Amino acid sequence: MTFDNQYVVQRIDKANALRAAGIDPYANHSQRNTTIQKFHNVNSDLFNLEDKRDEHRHYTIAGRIMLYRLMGKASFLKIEDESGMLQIYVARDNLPENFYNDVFKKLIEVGDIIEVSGYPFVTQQGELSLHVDTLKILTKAISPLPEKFHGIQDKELRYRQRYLDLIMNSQVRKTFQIRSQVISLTRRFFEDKGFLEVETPMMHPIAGGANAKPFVTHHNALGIDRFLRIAPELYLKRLIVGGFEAVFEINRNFRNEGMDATHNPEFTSIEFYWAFKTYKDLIILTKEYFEYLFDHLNLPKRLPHGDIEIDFDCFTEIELIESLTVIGGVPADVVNNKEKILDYLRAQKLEAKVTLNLGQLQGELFDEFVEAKLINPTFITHYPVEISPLARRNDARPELTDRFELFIAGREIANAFSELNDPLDQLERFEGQMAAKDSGDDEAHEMDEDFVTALSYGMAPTAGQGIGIDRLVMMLTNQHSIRDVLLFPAMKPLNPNQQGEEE
RNA sequence: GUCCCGUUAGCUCAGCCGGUAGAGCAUUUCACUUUUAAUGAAGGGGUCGAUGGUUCGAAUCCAUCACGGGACACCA
Repeated sequence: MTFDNQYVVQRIDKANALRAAGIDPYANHSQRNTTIQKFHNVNSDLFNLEDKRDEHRHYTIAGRIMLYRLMGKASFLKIEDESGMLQIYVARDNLPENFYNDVFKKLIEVGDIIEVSGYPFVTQQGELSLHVDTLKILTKAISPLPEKFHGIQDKELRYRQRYLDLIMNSQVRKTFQIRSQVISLTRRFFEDKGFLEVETPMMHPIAGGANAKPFVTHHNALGIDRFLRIAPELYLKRLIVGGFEAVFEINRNFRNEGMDATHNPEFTSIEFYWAFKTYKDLIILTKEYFEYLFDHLNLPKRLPHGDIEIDFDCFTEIELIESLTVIGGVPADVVNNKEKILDYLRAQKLEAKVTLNLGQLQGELFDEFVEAKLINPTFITHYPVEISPLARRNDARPELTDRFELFIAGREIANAFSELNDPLDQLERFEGQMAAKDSGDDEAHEMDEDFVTALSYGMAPTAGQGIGIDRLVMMLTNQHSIRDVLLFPAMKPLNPNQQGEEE
């Protein structure tokens, strides 16, 4: 790469001029002794003083110059550190001889990271500021920042150069702070419940635990392909077989599918498995989990999400088949009859594959008529067995499973069920998936014989759940694209020559 | 994968009935010691996403491609 842009060249010249003046433009340490937020907190009493200043207090603060107002022999600058923004007042006569004119005015500019020392005072306009007596450059920025007022708007630039987005937009930093808190709180919530955090393989010989296309990678020494995991489910259940009674894993899954506002090739989920429990216990646990999150995040229970509002005090529960009529408005005599569902879908001018079985068609009806209407948190329970290859059958109604999914703002947030632990039933369902795969469904589950073997040693009755962390953070931060809750969302390469074109 | 929209200076954006590129901020020079997107004056800065076509002439019209955004499809 080259740094030949006119502004960059100018700034490199300034860095060299600093060196020529005996100043290292990349200092190797800082004497900072407080943060900007602490400065504001500690000195807020100055507003009540007679002369609104205290020359006996002295602070050293570091930050990036975000704004520069030069007025001859004095200047006001805004510098920003992680904790906040501070105005500093720099006047010629408070600095060493010639420093203001020769170094400060000529060689230091917006984007540079500086360290300043001085005493606190309140300006005539009523802003708590730092009266600077010492100024030192810590880091010279040789690329100019985006425009001070509009910042950086171009979404492509924001995602590709997230650091610029973070520098220019404190709200973006806030979103990712919340994301970090969510993950931290999630971990603490499950640990407090006695769950053990585990790490299972990311590279799988068989990509199992979900219906999805995997990424393929290659192990050179063994000469074999591996799949980046699409779900940790089958490994976590092996651990339940092994005797751990409550385990969770927070980590990435990888799915080789399309990208859009709710799908990134790698995404973060928590999956947890709890022995001697059922999906009903998980509904209770999930409600507790949300209570816990809202308490500790200090968020109101009613959150805006675009044009709508989500009420997190209003969790409801309804069976899938019932939701088709009650919420979806599908006639009651249609929902349990394959032919009538096909007719109904056709009547709505929707494509209906004749090859689908009843359970799959009910899933279609749900996706079409119910899902988008589930704004407040809703547990949809008792999924048909045909679309739940890993869930335990309901004792009374074996065509259904002891399963739920949680929907918020029309989106799936969590998927949970009482786990299937009958090894022979599991084997049959894998075989069913194999048949589906043979007949063209390339996202049907792979047979995992080792997993069936594990089950054959006996897995305690267990309930398991997965929660999509990215989508959860979207709900909590009022973001509508998964890219806005991922620090570095997947992007196509800018220069197609960088990535080999096989064709 | 389909459709729609976008891509112009470092950034934010105008310009688009075809006549060879503009503003604000930033930058450079000058003035200015309490400003709040500071202000005033002067200057520099562009392969108008890429390639091809139409035309005397293309940022502007057409085609293809790339990247991004949105919708749909697919997908839990």
